[in-house]
Amino acid sequence: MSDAKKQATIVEIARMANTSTATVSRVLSGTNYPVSPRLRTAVEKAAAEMNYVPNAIGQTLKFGKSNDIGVIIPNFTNPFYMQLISGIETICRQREYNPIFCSSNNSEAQEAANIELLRRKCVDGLIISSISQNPQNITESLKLHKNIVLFDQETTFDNCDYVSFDFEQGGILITNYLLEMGHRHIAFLTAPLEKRASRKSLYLGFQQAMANFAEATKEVLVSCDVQIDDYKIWEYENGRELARCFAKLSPRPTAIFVYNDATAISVMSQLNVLGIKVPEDVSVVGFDNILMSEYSNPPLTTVLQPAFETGAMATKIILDKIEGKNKANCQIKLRPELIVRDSVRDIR
Amino acid sequence: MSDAKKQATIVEIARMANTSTATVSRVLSGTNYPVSPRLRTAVEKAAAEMNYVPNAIGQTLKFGKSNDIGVIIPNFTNPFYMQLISGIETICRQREYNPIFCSSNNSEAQEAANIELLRRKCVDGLIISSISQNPQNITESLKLHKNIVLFDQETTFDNCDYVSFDFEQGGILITNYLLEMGHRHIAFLTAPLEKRASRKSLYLGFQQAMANFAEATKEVLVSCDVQIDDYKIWEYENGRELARCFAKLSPRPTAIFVYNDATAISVMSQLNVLGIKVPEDVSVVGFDNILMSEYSNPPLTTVLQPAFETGAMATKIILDKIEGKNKANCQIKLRPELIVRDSVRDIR
DNA sequence: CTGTTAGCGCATTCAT
DNA sequence: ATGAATGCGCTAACAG
Repeated sequence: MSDAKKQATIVEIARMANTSTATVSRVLSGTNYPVSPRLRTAVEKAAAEMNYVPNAIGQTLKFGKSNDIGVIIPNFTNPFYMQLISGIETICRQREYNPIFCSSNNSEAQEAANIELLRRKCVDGLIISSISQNPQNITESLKLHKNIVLFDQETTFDNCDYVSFDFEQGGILITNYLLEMGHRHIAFLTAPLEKRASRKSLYLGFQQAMANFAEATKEVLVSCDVQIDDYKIWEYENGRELARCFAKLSPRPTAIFVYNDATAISVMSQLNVLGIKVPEDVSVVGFDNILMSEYSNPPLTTVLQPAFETGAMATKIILDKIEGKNKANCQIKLRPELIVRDSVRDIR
Repeated sequence: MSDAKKQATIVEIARMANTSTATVSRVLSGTNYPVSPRLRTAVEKAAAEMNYVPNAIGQTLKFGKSNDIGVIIPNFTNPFYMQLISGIETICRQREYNPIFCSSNNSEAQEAANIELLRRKCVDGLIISSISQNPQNITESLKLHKNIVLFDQETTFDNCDYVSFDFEQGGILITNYLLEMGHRHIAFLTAPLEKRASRKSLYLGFQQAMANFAEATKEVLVSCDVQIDDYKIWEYENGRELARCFAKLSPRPTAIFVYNDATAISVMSQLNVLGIKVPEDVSVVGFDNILMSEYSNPPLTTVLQPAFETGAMATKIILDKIEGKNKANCQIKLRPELIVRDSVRDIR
């Protein structure tokens, strides 16, 4: 039980193979430093027998490099972030790095704690989607990290790499689609805007599209936004609450723009419970194109935000920076793409 | 840019505060060892000025304890595991441990690599859902870890703690429900059974319930199982394929038992595409009760497998073991609970 | 080819 | 109350 649990070190291997720790290290760390075949096999045999694996802590201390990448996301339960995590992990493993995932649970304090924790753990780089809009203290502590790539947002501090997404353009794109389909009275359902820059941009895009259309057509448009303040980490619960708020609106808008897919699917479900049919009575669009949105009923019209690719790109950028392959700044802004399914009714 | 990035160590702090590293350590590691107020403030000031955080690598090497918990799950994109991860992270943070999440991507080789990686990183404990049914090599390498808790499965090696779930009973529970509702011809849709012990148990429960019912009523039951072999990590794609296979079945079963919710939702969606209505034409049940299953259309009848709680319990057990609070074996088997929604038609 | 040793950052024992 | 020195596991510089 408790006998084999103590990890063997090069000292034990050296003793067993009747040689020095230096020789053991030379053999086991795979250098091409010359070692006699006799000692080499003796070391390999001893290592295998003792189930030796090199202690990464010792190596990190020696090299000043952990091969760990810190990742901070808002929460684990949103399917969008699952995809993103998956992209990050895939690239990390390919290149023999190890991601350390932390969620900030929509708490600035937790985010700050994570940033510090990852610095203590000597991560070689940090990939982060900040939940806060660059307050001074967060920015300062972020700057203490060696390599940073932001995603989901751009930033206020200079020269910081990011893989972002054109939320505003995405908002315009899908709002224009609703307008094209004849909708003139649209509700925007969202979690608190001030918490995330991306949400604000999305809302801006919505307003922009509405204003542009009104300007061009001289038509009178009506928009309203429903925002819940005590919003939950689990998007599904927010959707229920948002749908209830929506149902009280009078006169009732003909279309709903929900700030993300997970919430939109929940909104549709709750509307169904309330006897409001989608898309017959009201049209719904989401944002993200999570995997599930293809399988909702009705399948959700939305905007594609490439989660896996965002994670993969952010990881490639940070690993290239760490390995000195890329000194240039990488500020990437991915373009939105409209995904038309069946949740919007043409009311022209 | 590159000036402030080098982390300050106690050596720099000591130099700046005109004292020794020993004193710096005494102040900053929060011991109650007596230090003069003068030096104390000098050290604190220097540390703050240099944005000092203790290097966790150094501490780990010193203490022989990393405060890291390794976690290996089959994949990141199944919503069930998201919940589970969330439970693990919540407890870890509360007790000041740090989870390191790895996915084995349904690959035994990757699982083995992860087990070794986490040993190299000196995790204090390992929480794992093995994708393989305890082959010798995996079992042996697992045993090299100090503290192990399995979830999602029991195990073949003795005295190993686990937080499992009574899959067989769950399978019986929901199959009985289908039988009660008058279904006599039921299809079992699944990913490869041999890959996961839990799936096998679930299937066993299904068969058991069918056999028991036939025995008791002398009725003739028909069951068939559809299994796809080149199955994808993304459950949603499997569902599509499984639904297509199901549609070809003749005569067509009146009910479908899908091995998990994510796949079941996708199956329902694809059935809809194929013009087969749920539950009018065919009834569908899932397994897990992922968050989304409440919002599918129709809302999915399923069995509750408490993901967040499983993660939280497994974590509590392993942390108690690490801290020596609990020497006893913990072998916990959670009970299933039927969640009736609207995806099953009563055809009696 | 092989072995001895220093040093990465930290906490702690021992001496003062 | 303070500081010098040691060792955790590892690699590499250096000496042989």
